[in-house]
Amino acid sequence: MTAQDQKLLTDCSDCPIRHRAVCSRCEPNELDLLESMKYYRSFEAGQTVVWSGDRMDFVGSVVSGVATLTQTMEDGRTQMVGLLLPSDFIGRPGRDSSPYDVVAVTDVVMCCFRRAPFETLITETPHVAQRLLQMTLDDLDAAREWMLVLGRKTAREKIASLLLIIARRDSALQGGTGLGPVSFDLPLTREAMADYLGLTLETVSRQISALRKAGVISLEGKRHVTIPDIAALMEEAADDADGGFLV
Amino acid sequence: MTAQDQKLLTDCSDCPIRHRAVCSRCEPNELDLLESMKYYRSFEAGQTVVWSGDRMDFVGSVVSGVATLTQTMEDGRTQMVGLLLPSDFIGRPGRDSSPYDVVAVTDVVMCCFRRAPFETLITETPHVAQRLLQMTLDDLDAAREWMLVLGRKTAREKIASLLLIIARRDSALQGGTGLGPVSFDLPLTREAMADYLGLTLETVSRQISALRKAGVISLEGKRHVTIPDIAALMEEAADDADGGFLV
DNA sequence: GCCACCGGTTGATCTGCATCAAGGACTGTC
DNA sequence: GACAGTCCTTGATGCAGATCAACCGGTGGC
Repeated sequence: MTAQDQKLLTDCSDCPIRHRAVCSRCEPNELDLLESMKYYRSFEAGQTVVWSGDRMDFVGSVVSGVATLTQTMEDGRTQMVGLLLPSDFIGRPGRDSSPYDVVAVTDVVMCCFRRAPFETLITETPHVAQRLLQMTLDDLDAAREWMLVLGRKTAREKIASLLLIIARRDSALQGGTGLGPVSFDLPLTREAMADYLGLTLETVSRQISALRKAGVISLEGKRHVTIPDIAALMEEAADDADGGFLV
Repeated sequence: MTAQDQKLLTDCSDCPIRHRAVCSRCEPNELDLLESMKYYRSFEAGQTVVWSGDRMDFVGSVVSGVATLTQTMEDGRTQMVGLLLPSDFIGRPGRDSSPYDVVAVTDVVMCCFRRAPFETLITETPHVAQRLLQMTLDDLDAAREWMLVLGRKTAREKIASLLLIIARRDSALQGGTGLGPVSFDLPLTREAMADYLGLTLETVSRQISALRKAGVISLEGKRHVTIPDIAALMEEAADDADGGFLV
């Protein structure tokens, strides 16, 4: 870890997710309080952050990296139910265990708070509670959007929809223009994409190849994707034009 | 409307959803404020409450009846993304239009607040905001549970899962024991069930017949369902035993 | 009393994706 | 330099659920 990284990890005012996370609405004095409570945790790619059903005595935000929320049935079928990107929040006030597995898919740094103090905090600092409500409503909208994908879209449309989501989140974070070619690394394996989309990994692989052959996307290696024409990809995703370029 | 009904519709202290809705945490003085702001709206079965994209200048709770939240793609494919039962909340503070169609599937009575005053209210009465956060987190969990159903369950498991959800919500409202045979009316048509489950109405019909022939459920007419053995239905739904008999 | 319509059931056939199977590219290890 | 392991691709085949189609029963209009 460089000295620069270390600074980012100690001073809230330099935090890369300062303007998007639960703390984004805080007044300076509230931020001081959070600053004194917070601690950082790091997870390596592949490491499980919390197991479904296990006790969870902290809540927190993803600072960097990507994690997933998954549910698994007794016979092993698994469905991803959330993709946690930087600034996303994990944990629920008022509940002491996670109903989902939380897994780091890349190296992840989280900004954490112990659950009990955080719970008293949200009853007392309205700006945190308000921001948490807003973020939860956004998550709910995203989940409902995803229900349409899972329930009604074809395999090809599902892949296009996932690529769009990642492209949008990515460019929102990088501050891209939203115009011209977009390029990013897929943070997920084919299998993880399959779990997100309710498909098999073979189908994911075939549909990515199909989109490549159709010229809708191009690949360098297996993970780096370039989208020459976002509108064409939206067409493939059967996305309504609304939603635009926002997350 | 009988005099009794009229009373239920004017006095919060007798309201059937008093202990579950957004107002359930309110202190008496907060409740007085809400009482003075609220107004009732009725919708007939089949009537659209709000169209997707339309301006929505109120928020509110379902007092009685059942409504649905649906998304429709340009080519007509539709996916239900929420089932609104009594005490459920509609509308989002900070947004002036609905991203979903809201449709009454039975006659519905709603307890409404104009959006602007409600928004100022939630910044000032923490108990409403806290309850709204809790309800939104519950909705998010329900949506994620549903993602597993949509993404990974078979048609038969989907039907069993839906029947379980309705049975649970129903018995929670009626205060049933959770043991012994359970019996209820389906509020949804076969087509609406198909839209909820990401199936066609023919498949819904076939799977209901199959569950009936297998003795897992019995039907009187097309809508009244009796479940002789809840555990057997849970088996069919491939539900983990957790979740138990709560909503 | 006739007809139209709506919600539902059931049958025949088709098809998109799952499943089963083989092998390639790359990485790290000894 | 051989190897094992991980991630991915591609091909062959099977099947669950979609699609197309016919028909049933109840209900409301006139």
